[in-house]
Amino acid sequence: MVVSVQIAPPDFDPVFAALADHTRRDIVRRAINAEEGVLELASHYPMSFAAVQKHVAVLERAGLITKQRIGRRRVVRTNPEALLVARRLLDQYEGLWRARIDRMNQLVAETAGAIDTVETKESKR
Amino acid sequence: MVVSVQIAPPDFDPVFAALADHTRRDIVRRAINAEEGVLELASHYPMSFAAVQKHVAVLERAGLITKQRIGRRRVVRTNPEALLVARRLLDQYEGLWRARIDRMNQLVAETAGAIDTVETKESKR
DNA sequence: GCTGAATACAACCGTATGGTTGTATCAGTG
DNA sequence: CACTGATACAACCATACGGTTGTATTCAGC
Repeated sequence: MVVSVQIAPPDFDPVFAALADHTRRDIVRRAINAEEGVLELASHYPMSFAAVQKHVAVLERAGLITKQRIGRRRVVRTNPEALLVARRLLDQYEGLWRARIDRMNQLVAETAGAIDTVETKESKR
Repeated sequence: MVVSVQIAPPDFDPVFAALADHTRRDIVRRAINAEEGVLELASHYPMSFAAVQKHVAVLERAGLITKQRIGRRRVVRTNPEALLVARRLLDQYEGLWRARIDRMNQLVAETAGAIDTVETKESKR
């Protein structure tokens, strides 16, 4: 019996908020390729270790990265799924945009045959 | 004489920050299709007109929407270019991700033929 | 089982953010 | 010109955010 698998509706707020910081975006970028611990990551940025640690925490809460113990360090990896979540929203907007264009073209095509229908479309307030 | 058109390097911070709010994302979505003034927009949300106005200002500063005078109202339209800016960054990350996968596959392929090269690749600290 | 490297966490500070209310500007319309 | 619909802007408040320093925790390795 398939119970219509409820995918948790992603809350975009923390994802976009996490991406709205240069340092955090750079951490994401780094963590795509490298496998660095938090201390190693911190060495790249002109701020305290604790500050970087906080950034990592923000990214982790947003689901953009995960940490895994390896030896004594916790290696940071980016989670491509979370990136897709954000991208899908933008794609959706793009879809709406295209739909609008299509509708406008459609409208133009119709109007070309019956110009006086314009009055009914444009609500002048 | 083409002067190597310098596209201003987009600062992603305000774009993602603007998208990190449910109300603002909804404004963007609405403004893709509809052509509403700020007052009309505000009517959709459970907050004061001024609050919505601020949200619109944030979106405008981020370049995600534009306002155009039509009659007495200022009609809000989303700027698909800005959405693309954000999307391109995510695409770039996805590219890095794929590149990493490819490199790993490459590595596996090489290793299959010469197992003892593993030592040189894995830096054990 | 100690020691120390790597990480986590708490407290604090200045500034930014999201909301409010109130007042000012500005352009159509009677 | 006066009126009013639509917007802008300023002041204020509570809370969140990005940074700091300092202290606690937790394993890896000897």
